[in-house]
Amino acid sequence: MHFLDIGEVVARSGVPPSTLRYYEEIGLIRSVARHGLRRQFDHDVLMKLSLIAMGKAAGFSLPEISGMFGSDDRPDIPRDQLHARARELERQIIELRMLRDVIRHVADCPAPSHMECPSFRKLLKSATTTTASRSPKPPTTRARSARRR
Amino acid sequence: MHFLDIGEVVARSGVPPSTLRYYEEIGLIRSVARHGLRRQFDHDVLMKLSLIAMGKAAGFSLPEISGMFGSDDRPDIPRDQLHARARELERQIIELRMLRDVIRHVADCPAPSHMECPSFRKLLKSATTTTASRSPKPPTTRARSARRR
DNA sequence: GTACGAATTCAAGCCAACTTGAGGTCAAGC
DNA sequence: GCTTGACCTCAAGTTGGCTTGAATTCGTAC
Repeated sequence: MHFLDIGEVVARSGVPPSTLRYYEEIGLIRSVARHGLRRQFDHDVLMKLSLIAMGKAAGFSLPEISGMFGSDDRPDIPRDQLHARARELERQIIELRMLRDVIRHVADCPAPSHMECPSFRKLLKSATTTTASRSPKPPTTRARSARRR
Repeated sequence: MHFLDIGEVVARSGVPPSTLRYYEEIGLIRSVARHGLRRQFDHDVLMKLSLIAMGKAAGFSLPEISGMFGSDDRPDIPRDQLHARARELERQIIELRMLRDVIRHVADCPAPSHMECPSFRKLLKSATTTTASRSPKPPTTRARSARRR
């Protein structure tokens, strides 16, 4: 009976209790028992929370992540969906690299107005064309959580 | 004649009118004239919208993006701040690459349960630890958010 | 056996970034 | 000079992912 009290899960995972309750409410995780009122979780929940965190970071929505676990609670994701997401991540990476270059350019270019700097325009243009072909479903929370300091 | 009617901006940028108006409302872009009621934009706005799109794709909030432009509408940020951004982007890129690898592994690994696959655990662990090192006790999205989201 | 503190429930609130809808205005074409 | 249709304003609504708050319930320590 090495169940984890919710307080312990909070301490170990850094996920706030309200979030854990919310996740349970939407069926993303589940508690296995109560001690008084207190939820007790199986030890596995920590791993699951890691996967959830990664899924979020990768731009999956909670319902999507939810769908990634089979009834046995183990990861069970359609491969093509995963590959699609990997490609999407690849695209994001490319985009970030471009943005990084643009920003670096802005920092270093001595031209009075960037709009008139040919190499700035060029960077921007190449960025724009790749961005134009971006996926219909923009990841919203992903970069934020990935970016937290 | 150098001005772009909002309809034209919509057509060329793919950004819906409601969004353009919203951006103007929050001071992210501005219209330079009206033709009747219709907003007219300077040609530059297309460039700016590109930058905004990139910034969003990189996970910046609209206020943050807004801060990247000087009052003269030109990018105008202290160089070291820009370099700091670039470094942060670099870090983000590395993280996304890792995520991509984890996802690809999950897609391709034939192990019956990922939880038991050593290389999965390893990937997962390195992913979580690097994430954890940046935010030992993750501040909530809201708590951090004097800034955004 | 009472005080304490951590956890509980449930409903409501919040935030960013937009979108939607109702009702109004305008310039251009016929 | 009327119709058309793209645009306008302003307020309110939407979505996802939580958080907050008030009132309550426990187990544990004293």
